[in-house]
Amino acid sequence: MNDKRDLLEQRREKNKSIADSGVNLYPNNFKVESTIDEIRSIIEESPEKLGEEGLKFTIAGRMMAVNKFGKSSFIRIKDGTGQRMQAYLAKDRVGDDSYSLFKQLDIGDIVGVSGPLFQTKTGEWTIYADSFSLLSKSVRPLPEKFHGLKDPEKRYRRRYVDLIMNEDVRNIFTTRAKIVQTIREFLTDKKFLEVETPMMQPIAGGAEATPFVTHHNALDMKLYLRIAPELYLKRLVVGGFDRVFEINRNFRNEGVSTRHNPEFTMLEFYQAYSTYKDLMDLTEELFLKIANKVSGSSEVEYQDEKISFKNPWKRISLTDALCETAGMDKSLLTDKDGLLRFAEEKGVTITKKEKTGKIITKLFETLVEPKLIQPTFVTDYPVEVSPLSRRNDENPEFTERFELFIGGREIANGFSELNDPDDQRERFLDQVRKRDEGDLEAHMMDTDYVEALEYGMPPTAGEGIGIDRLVMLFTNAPSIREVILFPHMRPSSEQ
RNA sequence: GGGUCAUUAACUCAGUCGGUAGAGUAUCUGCCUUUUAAGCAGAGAGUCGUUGGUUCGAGUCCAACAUGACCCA
Repeated sequence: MNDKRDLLEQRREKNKSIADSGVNLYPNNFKVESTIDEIRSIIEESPEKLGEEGLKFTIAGRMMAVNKFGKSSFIRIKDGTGQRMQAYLAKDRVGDDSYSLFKQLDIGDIVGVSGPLFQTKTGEWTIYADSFSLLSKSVRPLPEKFHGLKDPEKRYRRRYVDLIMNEDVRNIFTTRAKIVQTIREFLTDKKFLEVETPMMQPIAGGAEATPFVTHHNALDMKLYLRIAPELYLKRLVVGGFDRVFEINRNFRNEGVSTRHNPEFTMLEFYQAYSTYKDLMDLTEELFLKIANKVSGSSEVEYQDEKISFKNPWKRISLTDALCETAGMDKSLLTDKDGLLRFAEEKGVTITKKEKTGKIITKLFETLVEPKLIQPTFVTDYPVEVSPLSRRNDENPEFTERFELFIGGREIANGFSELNDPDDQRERFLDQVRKRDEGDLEAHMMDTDYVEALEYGMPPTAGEGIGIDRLVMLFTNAPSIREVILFPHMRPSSEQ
């Protein structure tokens, strides 16, 4: 640790002596005229305009590498486009002052360069600097140029260094932005209205999860960070917005793992006069569009599996999936004791008081889910695990609901919405009973929501898509932490 | 919650049977006007995650704790 201080101190002293010689370490009067990206396109499209007598460019960025040769040097600059460009500084061209300033600078400093382009012996296009300026002096050294920053803990805690050093990390987040943008365009084109609903809610509804609790001082009231926007979005459908969507954060007070971050981004959208089947069609269309935008094809490589988004995808009921994939006998579906025996055989732990619907769902999650690699809609979930879904008219113990699985993970969840206020009230009461029995994840009663339904909600279908998991899929990221810029970490012991 | 592994210089990593801490990069001092992880010569840099224990002696063995990674529930 002494050494760390020494290195920093060394650098600080040097910076001070540069400043003392009259150099502004942090000037803000430099005008950037080109991005490296733009220069690359010109190199590609019209190299005849380049050369020592050709076009001149002014760029700025971070010095990522320096090769000094006494009176001349090569530097590599990385700019905001993420691209790198080499520049050649010769003492007799940039002038003695600039060059002696340059000699005192460090890798990691932000600099500006202007001049024409020439090609080096190996053919690399390089800016032949007419002038060179320091734009921002660094104090801390960057990690080593070849190995970069690898330690996951340091990468997440100092994501900015991670982004400077690791190109693929940068790419994950530009891809993430592209995915979200594609979704926005897709839904907006289909006449969905983007809305924002409360992140702080007096009743944390719309999902089974433990919420974060906070307190509003002036109103002296308990508030929850939302676990889902669902009940608010449906209030908007009642209010006459037939198609709404929201892309925003949800918060769940649960463990952290490669699949869970306490805050995560969710897309939810609602479409009136539609059913869950319409949304399955829409989801297929959306994902295919994203795949084409991101990977330029309908296929994507995820953790050694090739995933194809070509439509249509497999659709199978939950019970059929369980029988087909886990080899369960159909007769067990109505035989609770048989189910319990089957669960025990397969090593799935179930508490005896669980209802059959819940047991079936648990069996499915353990035995079938991880095997659903190609996009698969699993439909018809038991009513006990779907308190906001419309019942199936033919089989009222099951709901008009689907979950989408890709790569062994749940990616989306959608259903025809329950719009019968009396049934909804009963379902809430059932959930409240579970809460009273100690199930902290059971839904809370939301009488205002039931009241909203009493004004009449059109037949509607709604869906939620986990954006982080979606991005993992399209960026081949094994952990959710790789697709969240600042994932939640415990406080480090150093601080 | 349980298990396994990791934590050594700013970064990436070695460190044998327990015997006074190593390399490359980065830094500093020289030399060098076409390098591509530039080169050559030299120098400095460490409370070995933390706290205890065993031992004549601990980076190394033991325990607890902290943080992270992976697997399991």
